[in-house]
Amino acid sequence: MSNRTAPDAARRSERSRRAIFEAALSLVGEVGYDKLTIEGIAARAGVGKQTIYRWWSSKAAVLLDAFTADADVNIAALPDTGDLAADLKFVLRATVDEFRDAKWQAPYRALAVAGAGDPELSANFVARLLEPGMQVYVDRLRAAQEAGQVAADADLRIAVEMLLNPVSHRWLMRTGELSHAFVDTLVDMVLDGLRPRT
Amino acid sequence: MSNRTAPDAARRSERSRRAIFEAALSLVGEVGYDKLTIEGIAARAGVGKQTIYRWWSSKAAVLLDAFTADADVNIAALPDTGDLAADLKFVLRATVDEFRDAKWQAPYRALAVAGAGDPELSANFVARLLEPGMQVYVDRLRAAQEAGQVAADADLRIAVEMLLNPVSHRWLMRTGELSHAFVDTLVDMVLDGLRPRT
Amino acid sequence: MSNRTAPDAARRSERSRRAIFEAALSLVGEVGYDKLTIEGIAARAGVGKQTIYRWWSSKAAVLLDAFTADADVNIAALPDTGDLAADLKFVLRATVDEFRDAKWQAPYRALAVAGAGDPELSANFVARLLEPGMQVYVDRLRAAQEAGQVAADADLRIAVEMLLNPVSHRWLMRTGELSHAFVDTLVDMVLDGLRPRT
Amino acid sequence: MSNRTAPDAARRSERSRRAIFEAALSLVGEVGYDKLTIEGIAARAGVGKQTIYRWWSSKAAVLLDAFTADADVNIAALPDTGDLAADLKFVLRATVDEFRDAKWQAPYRALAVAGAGDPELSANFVARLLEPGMQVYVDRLRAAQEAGQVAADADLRIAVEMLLNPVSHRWLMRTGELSHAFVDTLVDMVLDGLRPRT
DNA sequence: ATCTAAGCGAGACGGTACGTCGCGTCTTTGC
DNA sequence: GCAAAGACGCGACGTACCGTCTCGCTTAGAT
Repeated sequence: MSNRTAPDAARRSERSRRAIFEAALSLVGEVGYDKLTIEGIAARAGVGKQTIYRWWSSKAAVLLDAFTADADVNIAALPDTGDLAADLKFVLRATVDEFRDAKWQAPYRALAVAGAGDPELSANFVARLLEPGMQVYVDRLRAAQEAGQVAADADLRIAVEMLLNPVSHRWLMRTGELSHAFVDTLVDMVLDGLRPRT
Repeated sequence: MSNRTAPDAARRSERSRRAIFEAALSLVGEVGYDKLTIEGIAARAGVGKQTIYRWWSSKAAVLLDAFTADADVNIAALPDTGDLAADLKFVLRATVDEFRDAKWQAPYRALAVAGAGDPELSANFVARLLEPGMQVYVDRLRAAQEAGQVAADADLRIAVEMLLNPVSHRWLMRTGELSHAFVDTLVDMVLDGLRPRT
Repeated sequence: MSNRTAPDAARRSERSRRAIFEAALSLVGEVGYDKLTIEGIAARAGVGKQTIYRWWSSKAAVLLDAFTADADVNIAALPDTGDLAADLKFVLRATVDEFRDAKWQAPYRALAVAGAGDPELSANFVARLLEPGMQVYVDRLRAAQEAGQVAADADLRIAVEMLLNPVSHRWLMRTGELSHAFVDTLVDMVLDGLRPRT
Repeated sequence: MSNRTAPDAARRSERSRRAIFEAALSLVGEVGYDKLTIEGIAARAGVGKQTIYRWWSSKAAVLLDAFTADADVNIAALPDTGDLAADLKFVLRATVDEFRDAKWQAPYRALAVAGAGDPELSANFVARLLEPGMQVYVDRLRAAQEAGQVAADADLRIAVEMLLNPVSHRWLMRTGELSHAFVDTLVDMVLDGLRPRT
């Protein structure tokens, strides 16, 4: 498709790749996404600009790789103590805390913003971060469903969206307070709707 | 506070203001938000750049005014036929159709993206567009609550977020299909959770 | 001809124009023509690159203007003491001294080199510097011709080239020593050929 | 002196050397000296960049070798029919024709330009091309001098410069028309000055 | 006949400069 | 006296080449 011959990944400098990730993450935290520049990343990483352009198509793509290089590991299954509400509240409270941590927030928000504006990027963002993050909730709900704690005919995907999207939306658009009390209430209301019909 | 004397709004050129709105809206549809520039707006509007800088602080602010100049009118109360589920589905289906209309989508998405990245802008965006949009849902739910169709102790604000955020999130981040069927199911699930306890 | 609208010369910054000339001349003396860059000139002049690109098409064009802004004045008529040989030797010795002055040499050589490689530039270089420089010699020879000191049918243009080109060629291509003795001999030999036929 | 071990000329690839010469000459004719690049030569020659850097220090050095590899052979003694003026005119007319041949002109002009700007290169350029070219003229004049056709005390080196430099200068700097008539007149004027004193 | 060290094609790398675009400020000119 | 026009200092863009540096690979000459 491209008229430019693809670079040879075998000869790629791992040292440079890592330096670029570190530079991108630290810079986005310091100056924000809008003022993040390829030149700035290259300068801090001690790397030529071309080395960035050779491997990524935009600063957003760099950031996504930088973020997932650290985060691939972070998506773990939800706890299952048998108490669904408690488990969900526990994890969502942790998520809220994360959303309030400046260091984590900057690159994640940057990716969300960039993804919202760029379909190609958002496809990657969704597939590599959002989908896996939702899937662990679906899995936990399915376990509860199989245990008879959740209505057998409930659409679990939509249930997860009812649970997570109010949280991420409040954070992203700043439409409301992000507190533990909020997620507690939210969990209760969503589970109310999922209760098995008697 | 500013060392620059405020411009005299009384002498403002209404003609230029309108031309700037039209230019901004048409350009954002043609080239997208990232490639929208103040210079481009000024050129298309046949206006000096300074005339834009005099009255707005950023391209996002222009767009927000341009958008709300048309849209102030659009936020109307929800229908109330007595059938809450039907009313919600009716309005949400219309919203989905709007989200899929390219002309409407471009500036709205641009504002959402810009707002996500810029706290000052998002305060305006939320206050002028998102909050009023949510309020009409809260009002409709309150009517239903007073009619005994909704649990008396339900947090209606959160209920509305459970209803709207999955829709806007799917649209903004492209995490899933936006269909009438989706909103129908969503309405049913949310109302399940709101049913008065027997 | 151009698809870019011409800049408005009336609004041009005289301050920037002068600063660019000074920066270009000092830099070419310090680093040489090959390492002279538009960026370097802009930086030293305290000027945006675009301000250079707006008014000149190449670093050579800048240098030509910079050089002639100073030099327009420098082309004066040759002395006429009545002794043609002495007058020519006097002026050519001064020229040799100039050729050996590093400060003068750098930009002039740069222009000669650039002109040799670029027809458009050389047309300007020849018209604004070389031609006027030759013309004063032609004028002095014509005065001598009218005084009967030079053959009436001699082609004075070619005579001047016989006089000047060996000097400039030795300088430009470094094909030989540039000394007062050399120009003295050269003047004598050329005048030998121009002596009126008895 | 160099900290880099000299390459082993015995193992040098003759095939690559030739390919580089052909690539350099054809490219300089197509794009000109300024846009001639080492990368371009390497690409067209099907050769690694390092193979060029190993054997030459600059694109000008490549070009000089490429040019002299073809031209070493070209410098032959001038004809001697006994008629000095006719012999000089014959050879100079041929030179003028050569100067007007685009294929020959491009690399030669490139070398002249590069040499004018770079003392090290010009030393080679002069020694390998210009000096031998002048020497054949000096030799022909000396023969005429010994035959009594030229003044016994004339400085033949300078005489040759009076003859050749106006031609090469008109060509290099484009200061005038290069015609057969011009060189004819030039030869006559120079020989006028060399006539033996009675 | 084998080994080994060089030249070689290839191209990634850290850099510098290119020429362009848009920013936000400032100045000039005309209505 | 505001507005159009646009020049200005500035900073970043994405590209082209620079000259250096590995990578296998082939290809002698020395063993």
